[in-house]
Amino acid sequence: MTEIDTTGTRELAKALVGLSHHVLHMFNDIGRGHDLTAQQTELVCAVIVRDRVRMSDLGKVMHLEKSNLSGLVDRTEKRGLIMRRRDPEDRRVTYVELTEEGRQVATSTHCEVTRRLNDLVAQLPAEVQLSLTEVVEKITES
Amino acid sequence: MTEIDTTGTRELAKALVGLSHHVLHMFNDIGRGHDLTAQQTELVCAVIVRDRVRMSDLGKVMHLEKSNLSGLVDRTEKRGLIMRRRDPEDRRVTYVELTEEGRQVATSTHCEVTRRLNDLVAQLPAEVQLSLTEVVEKITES
DNA sequence: ATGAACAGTTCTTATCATGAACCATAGAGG
DNA sequence: CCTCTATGGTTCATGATAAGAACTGTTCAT
Repeated sequence: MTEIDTTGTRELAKALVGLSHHVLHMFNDIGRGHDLTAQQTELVCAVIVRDRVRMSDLGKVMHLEKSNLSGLVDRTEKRGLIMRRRDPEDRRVTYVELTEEGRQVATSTHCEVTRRLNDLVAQLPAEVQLSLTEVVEKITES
Repeated sequence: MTEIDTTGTRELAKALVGLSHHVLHMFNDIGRGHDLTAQQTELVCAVIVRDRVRMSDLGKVMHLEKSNLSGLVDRTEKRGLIMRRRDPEDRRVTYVELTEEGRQVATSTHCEVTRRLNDLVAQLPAEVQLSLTEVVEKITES
């Protein structure tokens, strides 16, 4: 690995870490308007784009331990935004669904999230925009 | 905004959020080997690529409130990895520096971080790789 | 039936997040 | 030389998050 390579790698690392903070911090900003924490905000967004989700899948999406997720769902349920529903087919699994209020909040926040991400990538050249999703998915799926 | 646009935006949002989790979770994985939390790991990495840093700059880089950063620096200092040093020119500011042990840990973890990020982007076509840093920086700097 | 695997919960401990109040220092202007 | 204001950090209190271990129920294959 040459000097130039190292430097480039270091800059890429800085950039990617900065971007990641930027993206996840959005949930903070956006949630604040609804008096939600970042995690609660991401939770309702994750649910609304999937309609209803298993706890275990939520854990994977949000990178949370199951014990941790239990607490988050507790707090968000107490806030009246979501509810748990047992799967009658397999009574071990529980689905998370939005309440009516939860749906409203989630619609608003998720809309804001996608709007901001859109604004972010809007600065990029058109052909890069088109391939960006694919590129990012490819990066992540490993 | 058309239907197709909306769908594309939604997928992009999922992808970017997934990538961000992936990137920041790295600090978790890598830190675990050294019995460090994700934040402590990112802290020492942030210091080693900048040699010494003001508290206030660290807060910006890591998206932390100053009170929060104070605690993190406390804990990491207690672990023996960093130390604070007052700026004699302006006695309000304090710089964070690595101890000898901190430098070793930071070198190892930072190397691992860049290696993993490199592996991530290695899957991408060459011309995308070349422009990626620039693209990501442009996305973030707004 | 029995036992292994799975999905969630609960508990404990340390860490992190946030805002408000606070302290010390620096840099004006009068 | 004094205020006044701004700045950089710390401290404190409270709630939220992280991680692991032990536990409850449920399913499924012997």
